[in-house]
Formats: sequence, C-alpha cells, structure tokens
Amino acid sequence: MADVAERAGVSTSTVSRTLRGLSSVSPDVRARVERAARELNFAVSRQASSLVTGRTGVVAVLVPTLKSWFMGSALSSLGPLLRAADMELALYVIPDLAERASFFEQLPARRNADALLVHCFDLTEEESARLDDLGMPVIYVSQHAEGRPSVYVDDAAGALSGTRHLLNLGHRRIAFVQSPGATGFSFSSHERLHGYRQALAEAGIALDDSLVVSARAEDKRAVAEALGQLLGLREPPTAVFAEQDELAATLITALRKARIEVPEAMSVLGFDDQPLAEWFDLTTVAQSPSEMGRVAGELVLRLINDPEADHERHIVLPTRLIPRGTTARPPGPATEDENPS
Amino acid sequence: MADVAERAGVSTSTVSRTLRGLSSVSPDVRARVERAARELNFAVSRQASSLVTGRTGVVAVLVPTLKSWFMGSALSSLGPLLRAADMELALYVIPDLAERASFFEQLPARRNADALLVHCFDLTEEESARLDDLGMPVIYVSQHAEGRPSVYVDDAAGALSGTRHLLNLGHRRIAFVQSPGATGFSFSSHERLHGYRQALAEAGIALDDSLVVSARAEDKRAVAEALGQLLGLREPPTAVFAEQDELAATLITALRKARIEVPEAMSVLGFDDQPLAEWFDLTTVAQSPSEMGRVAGELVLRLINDPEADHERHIVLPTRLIPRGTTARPPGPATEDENPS
DNA sequence: TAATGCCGTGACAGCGCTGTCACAAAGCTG
DNA sequence: CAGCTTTGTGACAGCGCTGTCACGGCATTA
Repeated sequence: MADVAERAGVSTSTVSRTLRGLSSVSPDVRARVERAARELNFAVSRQASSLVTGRTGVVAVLVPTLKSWFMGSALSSLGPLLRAADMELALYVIPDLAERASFFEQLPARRNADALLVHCFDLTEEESARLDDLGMPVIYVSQHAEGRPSVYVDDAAGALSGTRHLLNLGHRRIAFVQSPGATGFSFSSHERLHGYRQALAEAGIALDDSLVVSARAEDKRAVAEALGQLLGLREPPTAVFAEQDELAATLITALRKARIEVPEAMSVLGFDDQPLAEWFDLTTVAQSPSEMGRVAGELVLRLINDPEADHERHIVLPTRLIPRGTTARPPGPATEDENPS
Repeated sequence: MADVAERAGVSTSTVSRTLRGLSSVSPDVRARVERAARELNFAVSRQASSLVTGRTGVVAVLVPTLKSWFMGSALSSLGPLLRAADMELALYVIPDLAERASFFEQLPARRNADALLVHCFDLTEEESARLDDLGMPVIYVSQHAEGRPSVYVDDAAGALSGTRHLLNLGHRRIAFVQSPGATGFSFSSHERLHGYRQALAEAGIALDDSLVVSARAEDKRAVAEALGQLLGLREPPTAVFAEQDELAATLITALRKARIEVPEAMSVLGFDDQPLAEWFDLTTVAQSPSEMGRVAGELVLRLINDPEADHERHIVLPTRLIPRGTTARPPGPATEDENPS
C-alpha cells in the first residue's frame, strides 16, 4: 500500500480511503490512486484490514456433504450473492460424526468469520449452545433451531398438500416412507410425517401405524423390504408418499421390478423435486434450495451489518406440488369412494 | 492471547509457541497454557498470524457451479482433507461469463490465499497468465493447462476403452454425441472424441463425420433432434457413445419414447458414472471426482509447502469401464460380423 | 573450578492495514 | 473582512500475532 501511496503521491491514509470507496476523496486524487493501484496490481490484504476493523469479511458455511443436489443448489446461489457483497465463503465440509466432533472441539471458525451458516445438521442443544458462544451471528438453514435465526422450508405444509392431493385422487390407504439419517430422523422428516398425519386426520381417516415404514434411502435392499412390509398388509396401500425423491425413485424401481404398475396399481409421491424427479416423471412436493440459499445469504448479510436489529428470526419458505405421472386415481371403483360417507 | 499468557503465568511468546506446537516448551508449561486456553475458549486469530507469517492458511477453490455431481464429489473429498491439514477452504462460485470476467478483473483471491485450485473452466491463455501472476501455486483440476500443474482424468483412454467395448460387442456403426458448454466444447469433450476416433481407426473403421452429432445435454429437445439426425441416416448407428451420462440418459429416454429398445435395437454408452447411470442401468466409463479432489488436495498441500520443488506437474487419473444393461450385441446376424474381413 | 553449550523463556519490533486526530485550505456568513 | 464551518489530507498509534534476539540457569567438559 505504501508503494501505491508513493506512486500516487499521497499518504497511505488516502490510499486506504480511496480503495474503501469513502467519499471524502477528491476526484483527481481518487483517479491517481486507482491508476497507481492498477498499475502495481495491488489488492488490500484482508488479513491486515480485518485485524484492525475486527471484521473478517468471511462467512463460514457448515455442510454435511456437497454430493447432494440440495447442498449444491443452495451453495450455488449463496456463493455469488456473498461475492457480490464482497464477502468470502469459507466452506467446512463435515461428512461424519467424527469430523463433527472434532469441528465442535476446535471450532476453527471461531475468530475467523463474521457469521456462520449451518446447513441441515439437526444439532444437539449442546452443540447449538457452543455456537451461541461464538460471538457471531449463527443462522440455521434447513432446520429449525429454537430461538435462533433459521431458514427452512415448510415441510409440514408441503406434506399436508401432497397428502391432500392423494386423498383428492380418491386414495384412502396411503403409506408414508421415512428415511433415517446418521443421527436418527431429521427435523424435516418429522415435520413431513406430521403433515401427512394432519391431512389424514382432516379427511377423517384413522391413522394406521403399519402404513408408516422406514428405510435408509441409499439402501435399496432396505427400501425393497419396507415396500414388502406394505405389500404384505391385509389391506395394502394404494399410494405411497416417500419422504424424499430418491426414496420414491427407489420405490418405483422396486415396484416395476415386482410388476406393480405405477401409477395404475400404486401411486407414488415424492418430496424435493430434485432432478431425479423429472427423470422418473415423479409427482412431488417441490422445495427450492437455491431460493433457500439466497434467502439465507440475505439474512446473513443483514445480521452481519446489524446483529442487534430485530430481524425476522424464522423464515419459512413455501413448497409447491408438482403433478407428474406417478400419481393417479386408485385402482378399482374409485368413483364411488370419492364421496365417502 | 495476552489473557491466556497471564492466566498461565507466562509470556505471550510462550503461549504462541505452545499453541503452534513448537517443541521448545517444557511439558508443564505446555499443560498450563493449554488449560488456560481451553478455559478462556481461546483460538488464535488467523488474520493476525498470517499478517506476520505471510501465509494465510487458505486454499481458494474456483468452481463453475456446485449443482453438478462432479463438483460436489470433488469438493466433498477435498474439504476434509484440507481441514485435516488445518487449512481453510475459500470457495468462489463463478456461474457465468459475467461473474468470470469480474472475478478475473478483481482477482479477490490475490493476497488472501496460499494456493488456488481451478476446476473445469477451460481458461483462456490470457486468464491463465493472470493467474500465473498471482504469486501462489495454481492447480488446474479436470482440465489440462500447458506447463502448469494439473490433475485430470484420462478422457481419451476412457473413450478408447469404451468404444473398444462397443466394437468388441460387434458394433460397426457407432455414433458419438457431444455436448457443448458455454464456451464451446470442453477439453474433456475433445479428448473423448479423440479416444473414440482412435478406437475406430484401430479397428480399421473409416471415420464417418455424420455419426458425430452434438446437443446441449440440458436441452432435451436438442438431444432428440441430434438423435433424429442419426436415425435418419442411410445407415444408422447400432450404438451411441454419449460424452456424458446425462446425455446418455436423455438419449435413452428419447429412444424409449420412439419405441427403439435399449439395448436390443440400440446400445447406449455413457461417460462419468454419476448416480444417474445406476438409475438407468447405464453402461458407462467411470471417472472418480472424489479421487480427483483428493489427489488435487494432496498436490496443493505439497506445493504450498515447497512451491519450488520439482513436483509431478500433471497427474492423470484412470477411468474404468462399468458394464451394465444398456449395451449389447447389435441386432441382426452379429455373429458373422464379429470376424470382419 | 572455569569455560562452554544448550534449553526454556521473555522482551520487543513489526507485519499491513484503519481509525482518530490534527491541520491547512477553501467556502460561507453577516 | 473577521470568524465560522466544511473539505481533503497526512501523521501516527495500534489491531493480535510471530520471529529474533538476549538472557538466566543448568548440564557438560577440560
């Protein structure tokens, strides 16, 4: 910076002011400084300025993985947004519980970021409490954190409308398939199940726990077994609501293999609307992770600029039902069932 | 840090030495300092230390998007590796040409990282030259950069073995479908085409340019049209080699719609082995982006630690052919064709 | 016993910026 | 035209660390 100052014939103070875009610099000095900076290929050192300002210009982002469509989309919209605000994005990929423990042990983001964005982790209260002590805004994305700023999709409402759609088609026996993660069922999982149950209750249909089964989405064998449980019931379902599209796709594959036509003999409904859904022509409840990334990014920038302000703490995003080809009226005399007693 | 020093009854120098793990600290002092640091919830400020050491502890990573399976997998393996080496990962998502121009204009990574990892961009020579001036190691991932360190998959060899597989099955009319990106055909694209041609040449089959068509993978209509070109030939192909799995999946969908059985009437071969391939039971040439991320991460760490060392500049990763259900012998009296004159 | 070397520790400057204050010059006001 | 404000600029301390150097104490050697 001293070099630039010398070349432009001004003090380093003035160079600093110019490069930060402060207004109290006369136009010709500004021009001289900018030229000098360009000629010398100069860029301010973030390290040095953050040392004095106390702001790092970094947003730390915690994600469990980047392999999922969801994370990829969220970060793909978050990234450019932060860059436009002249912020860096420090990424922490925490793939398993061991890494997670070591992360919370060291908390490497501690003094090295202005805010933290935590994606989809379903943290324990203890973990959240540690993050509270970080001394920076922490935003929970795609999960609900009591009393802390968070951005998430309205899973319950989505599942509610999805289930209603199946009911409206005439289905009365509707199964729900859940997928547990490494630390049990996620918050989203619970909410979606809740929405499903609410829709059934609303329609006056008694809950039947044998219609709710679970299997890890990645484990095709387990999914097939879960399907088997449903097919072996005295009164099997005519529709299956899968908590995630991937699960739905696996179910469809298994159903086809068993020569059970989708949607003629069995309707399948997904949740997410990831690219796979289109390949499978899957009716699904869409959420938009890129929208979520954008909203979370905007919130984080607001919180950095005034952490005290009374921002909306919980931003809940809507879902949309996308009708495609895997749902239809149930087999049999559905017309008569449509106006139940 | 002063607080820790006071609490432990030592100087800040000693605290610094302890926390950096230098050996010249007596065991009991080390224990005292570590306890004090833990009790005060202290972590060193990277900004401050990088100011004096000149090393930022950051690896900047440039990616075009994170929505692709490829990027997600690469970063998912890179992330934990860098964290294990106590490095931060600064992510720059550059989705379009405008962002790209502005990135190269500002070069925000300039003094804020120790190394730069550039993924899949097919940079112009001018852009690469700018990066050379950055004063830090720059590693090109999944692309070939003349005279600069890079990590990429052996696309030509992969396409060669893929095409050979089709030839071995008895196919003689084999089409190749390419997908152009925003800046034309990628390096990989060219290499794969090259491998395809080489296999044909090797088998003594004359190249027929009408068998090489192109369509953007995302544009299903365009892919269908490209397929139409092939089907409208006087002597249509019996197999199609798609440059990417997504393209292959779109082709399969279009073929099914046209009631052309895969693989009975037409074999389809992909390239990538992304999750979609398994859903489509697609025979494909597999590459491993997570392996690539790992290798790139190791290389970057080596280059940071001694930039002058004579490291292997180009790391070429192998591909593997994954036989699945979308390739078969060509229709008709293939047995006779198998030993061509 | 004196000379020598090594080990563990502390003092202190300085990394590259920014914020504060001081100050000169120019523009107002009555 | 004196006295005020406003504007643009420079000097300088200090952010939180680390690297260097100096120094006291102990072990080793002649």
